[in-house]
Amino acid sequence: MSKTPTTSNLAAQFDPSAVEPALYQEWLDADLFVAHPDRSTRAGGDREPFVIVMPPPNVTAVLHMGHGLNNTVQDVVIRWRRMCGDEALWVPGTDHAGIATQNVVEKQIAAEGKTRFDMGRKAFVARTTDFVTETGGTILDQLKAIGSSCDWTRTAYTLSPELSHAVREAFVQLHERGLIYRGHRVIHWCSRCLTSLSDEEAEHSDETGALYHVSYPLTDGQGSITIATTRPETMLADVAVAVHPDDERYKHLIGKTLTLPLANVEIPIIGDAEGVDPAFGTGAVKITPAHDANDFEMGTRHKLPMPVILSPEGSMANGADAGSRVPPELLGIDRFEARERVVQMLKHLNALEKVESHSHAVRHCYRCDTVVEPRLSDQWFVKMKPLAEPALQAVRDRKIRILPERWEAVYINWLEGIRDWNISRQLWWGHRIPVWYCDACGEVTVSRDGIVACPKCGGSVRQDEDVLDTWFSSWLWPFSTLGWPDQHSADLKAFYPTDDLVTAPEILFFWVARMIMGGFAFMGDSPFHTVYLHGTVRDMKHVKMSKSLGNGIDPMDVRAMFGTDALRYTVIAGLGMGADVMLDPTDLEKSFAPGRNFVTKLWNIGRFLLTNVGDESVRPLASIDPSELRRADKWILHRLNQAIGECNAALGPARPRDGVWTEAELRTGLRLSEYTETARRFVWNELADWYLESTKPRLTTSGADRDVARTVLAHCFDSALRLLQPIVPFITETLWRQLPIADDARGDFIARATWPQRDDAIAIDREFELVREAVNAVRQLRADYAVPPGERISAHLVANLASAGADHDREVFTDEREFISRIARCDLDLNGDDSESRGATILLSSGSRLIVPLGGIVDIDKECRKAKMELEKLETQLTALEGRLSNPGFTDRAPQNVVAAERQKQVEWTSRREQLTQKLVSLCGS
RNA sequence: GGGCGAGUAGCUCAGUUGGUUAGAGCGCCUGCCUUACACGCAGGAUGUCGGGGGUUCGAGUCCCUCCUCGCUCACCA
Repeated sequence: MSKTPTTSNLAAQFDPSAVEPALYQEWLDADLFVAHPDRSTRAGGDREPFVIVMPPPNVTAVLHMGHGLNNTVQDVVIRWRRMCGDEALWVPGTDHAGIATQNVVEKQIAAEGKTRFDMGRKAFVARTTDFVTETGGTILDQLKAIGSSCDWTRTAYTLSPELSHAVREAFVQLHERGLIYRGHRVIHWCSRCLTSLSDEEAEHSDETGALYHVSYPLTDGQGSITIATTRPETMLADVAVAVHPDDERYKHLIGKTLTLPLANVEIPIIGDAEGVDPAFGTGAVKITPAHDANDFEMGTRHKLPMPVILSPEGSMANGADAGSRVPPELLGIDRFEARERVVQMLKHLNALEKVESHSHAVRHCYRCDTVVEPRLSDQWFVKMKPLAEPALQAVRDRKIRILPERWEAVYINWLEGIRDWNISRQLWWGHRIPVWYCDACGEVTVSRDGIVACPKCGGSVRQDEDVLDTWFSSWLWPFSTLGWPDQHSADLKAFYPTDDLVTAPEILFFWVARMIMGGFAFMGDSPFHTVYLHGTVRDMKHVKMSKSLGNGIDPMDVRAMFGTDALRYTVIAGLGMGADVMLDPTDLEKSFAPGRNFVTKLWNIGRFLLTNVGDESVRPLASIDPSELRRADKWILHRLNQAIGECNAALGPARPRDGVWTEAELRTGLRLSEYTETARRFVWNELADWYLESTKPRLTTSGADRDVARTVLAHCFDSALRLLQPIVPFITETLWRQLPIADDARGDFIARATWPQRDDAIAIDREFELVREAVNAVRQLRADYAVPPGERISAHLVANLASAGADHDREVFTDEREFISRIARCDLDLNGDDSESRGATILLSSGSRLIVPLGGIVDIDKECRKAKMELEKLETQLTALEGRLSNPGFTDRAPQNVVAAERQKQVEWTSRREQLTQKLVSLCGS
């Protein structure tokens, strides 16, 4: 890399599209993002590892703002740690996304007039594989386009041979430990996706439906029992009616039978204290074991039959054990249509007593929103209770923290009530379940490598048709991507456990909690110490952005319009801890103005600064003798120090010290918007607005002082760029290269330069604050008196001379610029006292006053009004203050420093009151 | 229905263990094209801190209650 600085490269406008692709390629060529296991302290190296595994986007996904936000957050964190000297690794990858991907391909072939069943399993999987191979790289390319500093040599895919190996290993291990079992029970069934779902995949949503009251006649003709149901069509699968054994209305009927209408089946009345709430509805419950999870429990308790009356597609059918319960006219009818017809039929039988409006939660498929049906079937389950225990303990013991804090309670609540995980899916796209059944002897074999003959009888075997839940591969992600189950994997040793997990709260249960359980189950350790749950990208009406709603923003559009840095800056600056990011999809100009404006400002600061600093190398800051530093120099260096400290405080600490978060550090760090604001404030409001302005005269006058100013400028800007690099990597890299700093240790890329260090030797210098006050006061006078910009404040600025021991000769300035320049150069003592002349008085916090006689433009009335208003306000505040100070409750009980501060304030306010009173007398004689 | 969280300037949010006259960004108003930047500069306005009660010398901050939103869990048929 050439280090000959030249300002000629700096165009008037920063053109991101011209810079970004080339810069990113340079980073890749230099292996900037590639991590080395041997450098990790865990492998004998000298760098702390810092690892983030990317939540893998679906392999078919196209980048949206949610990805943009998620990956920018991760990139900011990983770039920060990389500069801090960690061996930083960000593992990228994609998820095969079982149902989602299968749905996409099924839609494609549906357009060709076919179904997957027409194609057959083998052809369908091949087709999907092709599709994924073709399009799967899209989102990863887009992540590169927005600057993500992932280690692409480690790109993983949940359905790759390596990760498939990990999945089989995990399944077999859990089976060996007795934590995987095959269960015959009621699960959630999506009749559109034709698969079972886990509890988490069947989402609740409140709906207003109807509660139908149906009367079932006693078989002996001695009356009837009325039951209530929201799904009358399922009554065809009823096998009993349960009542509370102590219910006076019904207890005498227990043991008798009812005749189930329509099906004409005789069913018993049973007593069950657990499953029946006598206060709800009619106090009698129909029992449908095959189509209701609760009824299944009761059915099991009472050893009842479990007829199935719904086909996989969700239409009425006489399934297992159903005999001919479903009347012929209902066979093949869709469940919702059948509901209507059953209601009509019951009406005809006079069995429908009444219909009430009823609001209740209905579960929907999280992929296609179809109402899911509870349905009895055989599925594989993971026993979760034993796995949940260490995952709970880790959070309770503060080995893992969840930010923002409120999600910890949600996490704990879910784990405490965790239920077994249905992991089999009746899909074709995914990891085939590694279980083989013997046709001859029925032996069930679970195997890592697959078998061709029954190990028991040698008979022919066939593999389980089902595939595993997508999340069964995701929960292994933090270690499967690092080489597990190969215990000799260098990556696994060097980089597990990882550090931060950055994602959205939606997948806290699907993914995060299960990864933690998986980490303990397979690695014996937590996969990370911090879970950072960021908000959602929403539009101005707070609606979540989505392609289907048409309120989305394409990050690639934003990039084309304003550049990647503007995109990144905007989302990070707007991201409060756990807060949502609001953007207006109809007005990208407005939405991304913060980022665009900042990038432009930074570019202009750089352009001006580099032009004025010139091409000649600057001396290192350390070579400047402190006595050479001016007020402004000391001030900006101190501000820089403060900024570094505040950025560090907002971001860190990066990891818990001894593997456990202390109470003090548990909720600190990763406040990205605060970090961003601090860096922005420093470079814009302090470096550019004040320091840069104050050095203008110095930079145009050659000599030693010019070199001091150049050095301080270059140093501060260099530091500012480093602080900003994680957020806006492209523009900072571009500008940083131009800085004429002669320092071989600086390196070629800011992306791997060192993070700025605080220098506590830098003393606080308050004098420049007084300068700023004076300047502000002059500005205010201009505004108050509407002095035209072309016109200097006509009269004089009076201040006292500085030179120690000198007489307090008064110097009169006729030029405001000269005045400001002199105080900035420390030529003036601001601690003098002068109170005579008429005019505007500038009162500095040091207590000294600057008198600004304003010649003819003083508006006496205006001065009077202002003074009166201020005095009025001061009086009330002073009264309150004095009340406080004369209150023994306050003076005795409040902390001494608070009381002292109040007394100090009283002195200042009193003197200010005195001053105002005098002013009023002299100005308007009252 | 259970649990949790939030209501502070027009908008999005900070406000650290109660302690000076409650802040920032954006937006708004006024004046400026001052040769780095109008995607800019300078100045300015704006809050009964959701309502009500309580504890305290002192409450945006702690307690109670009510109202309104949001998140999350849930087999009331």
